[in-house]
Amino acid sequence: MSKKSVPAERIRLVIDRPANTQGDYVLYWMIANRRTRSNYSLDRAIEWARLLGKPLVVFEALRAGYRWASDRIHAFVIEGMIENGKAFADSPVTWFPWLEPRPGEGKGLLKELARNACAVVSDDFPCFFLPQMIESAGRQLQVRFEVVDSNGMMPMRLTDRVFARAVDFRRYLQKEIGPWLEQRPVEQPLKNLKLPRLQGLPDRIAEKWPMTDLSGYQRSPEAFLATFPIDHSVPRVEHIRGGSSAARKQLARFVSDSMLGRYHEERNQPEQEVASGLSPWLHFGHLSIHDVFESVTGWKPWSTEKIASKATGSKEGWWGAAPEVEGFLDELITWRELGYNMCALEPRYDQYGSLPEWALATLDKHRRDRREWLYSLDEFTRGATHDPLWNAAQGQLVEEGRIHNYLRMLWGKKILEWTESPEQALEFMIELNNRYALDGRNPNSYSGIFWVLGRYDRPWGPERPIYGTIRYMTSDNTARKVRVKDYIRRYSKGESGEQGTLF
DNA sequence: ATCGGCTCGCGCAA
DNA sequence: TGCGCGAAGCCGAT
Repeated sequence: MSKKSVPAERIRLVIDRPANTQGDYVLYWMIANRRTRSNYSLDRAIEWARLLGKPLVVFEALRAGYRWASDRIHAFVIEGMIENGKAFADSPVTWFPWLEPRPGEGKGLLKELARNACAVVSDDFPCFFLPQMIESAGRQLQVRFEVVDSNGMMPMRLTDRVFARAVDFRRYLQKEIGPWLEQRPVEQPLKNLKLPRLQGLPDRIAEKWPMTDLSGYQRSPEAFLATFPIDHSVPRVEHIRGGSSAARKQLARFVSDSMLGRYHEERNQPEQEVASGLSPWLHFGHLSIHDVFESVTGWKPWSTEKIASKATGSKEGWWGAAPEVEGFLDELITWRELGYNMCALEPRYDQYGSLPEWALATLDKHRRDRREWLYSLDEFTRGATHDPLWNAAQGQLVEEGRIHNYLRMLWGKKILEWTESPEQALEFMIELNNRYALDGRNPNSYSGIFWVLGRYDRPWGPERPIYGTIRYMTSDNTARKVRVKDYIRRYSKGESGEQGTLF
């Protein structure tokens, strides 16, 4: 093989068999890294196709029956698919887009595709229903089946250790990440790609599962989405478009004096638009972490030689980059990959019981404390609490599919305070976040939600009702610390009776 | 405005 | 074995 191969540490063998040289094609089942550039899974599939001298088929599907399927999620994924289709059209790769019309109709499709395949490659994503889907495919297919980790700068399964604190993970990264910064997936693997072309998919597949024509979406997104049995009450976010080019546009916007240059100082200010906003595209794999890393470290002159040699776990002076860059890299690498570490290695990552012992104990001790306010899931959903700042945060979530990082913490802390039990708080946070957030159903969402309940944190006195020694936050203090007046005004279209009179 | 205390557990120096 | 210190806080004292 001419190109540098995909690191073995990123490849997990689900079905260990030799490739079937009698197959008609190599199959890449694209489920998480939904992009045609800087994608180790695609590189791996191309490696196999080259080695075997076979065509490559990319099967990019979206199911209908999974939990929280909505116009919002469908639109974002479809917009990415349309772009992928254009990229593959100029290549010898056969791209097979498929949107499941009704839950269950896709049953058997992958198996049929795999019957003619030499080998199947897919994406190793550690969260939501994807791990179970891979496991299930592993029981059904009868062909070599590999999943590839293209999530982070570090392979997420390189260690067995689950890290309970960011500082420990940071220290681990400081020791181990060096070599992984020197390699990347192929930036444009389709460029000048030479592979045999497939004349067509087998008839039995084309007849039962015809490729989805996505042009209907381009003519009328709403009408197109209306044909799917998904949650139409969660509308698409029109100003955040799915797909790699929108992602790269946002990345270019962010890596600038006016955003990254102010990131360090103002990232906690909800009214200042200095956060990267990249998480939706990172979540759906429309954007590669390697592209982000290179853009950000290229903002000011920097090279890997500047990295400190001593692994102290400290945030300061690790990368040897500008403070703005250091601050962002700690989010992008330490915190992002910490979440992937948890999901990949802790099967109970979404279960209440996976919280640290001290947090479980203190929350349990206070579970019978009197609650001054209690709201139903419906009241939370509508942003109908007594607290205008909370309602605004919820309003932003429903309207834009995101909450400002800083207010997201307050949002969660108050849900803990205003529900009947910490388990119910967890359930409501997961429900609201996964339903409305474009970057929900992602390891980082679970980090944020579980942080509210003590994960990655430490006890803070004094012991209070409900919270115990879980870190406590109040809306009043938040409003004192950061400017929120315009934020509240901007997102208070909800139903709370108070906000109109307060501001 | 700034400071310490609240409280736990991990890595590392000793 | 002890020490320092940690994603973002809060509160009361100065």
